[in-house]
Amino acid sequence: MVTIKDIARAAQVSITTVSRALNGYSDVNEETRKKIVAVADRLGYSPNIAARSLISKKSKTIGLLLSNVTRDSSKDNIAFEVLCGMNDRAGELDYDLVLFSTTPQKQKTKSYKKLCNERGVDGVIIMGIRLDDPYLEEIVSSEIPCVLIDIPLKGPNVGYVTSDNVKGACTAMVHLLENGHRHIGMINGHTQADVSRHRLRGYIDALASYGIPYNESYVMDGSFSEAAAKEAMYRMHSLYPELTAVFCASDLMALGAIQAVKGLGRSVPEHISIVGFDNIDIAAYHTPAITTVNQHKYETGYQAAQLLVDLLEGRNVNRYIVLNTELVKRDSVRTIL
Amino acid sequence: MVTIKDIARAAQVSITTVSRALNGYSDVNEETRKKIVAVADRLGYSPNIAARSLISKKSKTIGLLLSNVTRDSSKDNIAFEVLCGMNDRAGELDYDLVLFSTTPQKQKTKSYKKLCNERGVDGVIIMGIRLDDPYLEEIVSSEIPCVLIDIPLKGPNVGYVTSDNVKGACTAMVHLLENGHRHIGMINGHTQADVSRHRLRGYIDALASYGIPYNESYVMDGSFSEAAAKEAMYRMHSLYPELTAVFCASDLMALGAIQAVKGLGRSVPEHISIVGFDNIDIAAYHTPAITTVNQHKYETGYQAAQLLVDLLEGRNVNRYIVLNTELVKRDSVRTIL
DNA sequence: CTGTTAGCGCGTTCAG
DNA sequence: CTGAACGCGCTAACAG
Repeated sequence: MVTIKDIARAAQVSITTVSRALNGYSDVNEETRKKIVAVADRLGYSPNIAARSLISKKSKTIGLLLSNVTRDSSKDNIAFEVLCGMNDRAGELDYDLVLFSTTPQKQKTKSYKKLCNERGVDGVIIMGIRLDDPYLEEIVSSEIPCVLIDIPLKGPNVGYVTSDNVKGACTAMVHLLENGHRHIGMINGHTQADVSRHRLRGYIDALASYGIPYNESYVMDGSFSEAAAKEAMYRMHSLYPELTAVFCASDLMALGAIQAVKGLGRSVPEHISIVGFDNIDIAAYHTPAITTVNQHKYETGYQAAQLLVDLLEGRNVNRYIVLNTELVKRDSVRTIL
Repeated sequence: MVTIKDIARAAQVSITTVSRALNGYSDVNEETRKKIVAVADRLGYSPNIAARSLISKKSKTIGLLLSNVTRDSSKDNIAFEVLCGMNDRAGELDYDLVLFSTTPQKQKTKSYKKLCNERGVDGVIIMGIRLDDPYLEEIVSSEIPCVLIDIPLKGPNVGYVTSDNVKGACTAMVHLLENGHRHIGMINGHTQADVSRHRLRGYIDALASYGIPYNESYVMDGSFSEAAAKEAMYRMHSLYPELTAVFCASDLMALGAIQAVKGLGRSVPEHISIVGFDNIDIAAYHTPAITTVNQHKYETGYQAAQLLVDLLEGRNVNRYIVLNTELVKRDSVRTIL
């Protein structure tokens, strides 16, 4: 490994001068700078970030706390698209990303805050963590700059990126209502996700705007999983045969629901109309193609990275970003009289 | 930030003693150790990895050099599944992952080797990089331990994880041949990927085993992209109407090929049979469901992480891992007489 | 068993 | 414009 000391020796100057020359300080002779840069290049020097961050307290590194980066989370590649957006923007801004191995159930012996401190990340982006996570509160209220995706917590140094889930859900519901559906069920995600609450609100609001009373038992838990949603759909169909449509709070759950409908010998959308949420890739290729609410996943990650860096570099920006969603009409909804 | 110095002061011992106590050295009194650990806990101490790695030259960090972690790579979530596998295993082994923002075309001013040196990663996993990448050779022949996924290069400290692409392609072809197809085209990925070469070999081998001469013009370039494959299929169909089946070197390209067939007013598998490769999630949900060669993506990542850590920790293991593939029969192939 | 000393690679006063 | 000296947080000899 070649250090500035090596360069200093080779260029016949002091270590300090090398440091200043390489960091673009103005108070160094243009001649010496050129010589130093040349030597550095020749020797293939690259600065040691560990040493640098030891002093500067900055590492140009963003920590990532994600769930859904484990086995069986591939279909739901939302996390991946968001990650792509973060990766792109972070790269442009010259930051690297470190993925914390947020071990699932395994004894999480270390708090998120400790994780960040140890690694010396400048800030952290958090996504997919449940609201009841034991370490969430701690890091959010710490001094570490955080950007939360779909998690509504306040803190001294936090930013927030989300989608307009209420409106999105509402639009999806209005679409069903406009198509004549009056008995509409909902399969929601678990309650420890903020989006579940918002999407439920959209469901309720849309119903209200059509003067339809909200029937709590029409809403079942699908826990954001295909299997759980499938089961919920089975129960829903036998308990409430009057339902002609079901709004699912994720496409993965829509997939499960459709399987249940098929399992019952019925079909979508002939017997039951289904609307999903997220617009995952499978939704478009599925038969029937699933009508869903598109979420800008890549953009979410991109904005989150941007916002975090803004926070890090002390820019005074809006810390609350809400992205649009839009209805994507496809073939899983039919019009009834 | 609380350091060992703080602990030393609070516990009335020297800094060294704190260091030894916390790092589990045997030569420290059980009494003092307990006291120190207690103080450390109370103060919420966590070690500064930057400082530690400055001395130990180890950072418990694995670098990741991936392509396909940018916009428009979501359908092809192979990278994501592999990433999940790496993340899981790395987590279990107590390593963190850092994603290098391997800026796409943008002026890659920094070589991969420099990237690794600066960040002080212990080793690096490389995937999706083209064989003609300018910096690939450099890092592979450096002292930095590397694990290459689907890249066949030798180096002093490299491991290699791949799938049996020849066999996989061969199995796919034999399936077509067994179903009576005799005029079979191939849409291959770009030549700067090792898997393309292997899959082509499988194609040729299978043909040979049935005594069918290899016709070079039956193989077209789809560059691993949906759009390029679509175009290739159009050309293929008009130039060689005798083809009854096409083997695509990726599912994404199979998707493109199918679109072209549809665009021609024909259908799969009635007019043309298609077999893909990879077994991406969409393949199962697509109509017709795509017959393909399954690749163990998660396992690939898992094994790559394991292998790299083995290399890092000096274990003498097999550095060459080849994972099985298997044919997944679905609905995109028909039997002809 | 414990403390003292030195130094990892770098940036930053403060004198020249 | 340049250099000597110091210290970031930590580990590793080397004494005692």
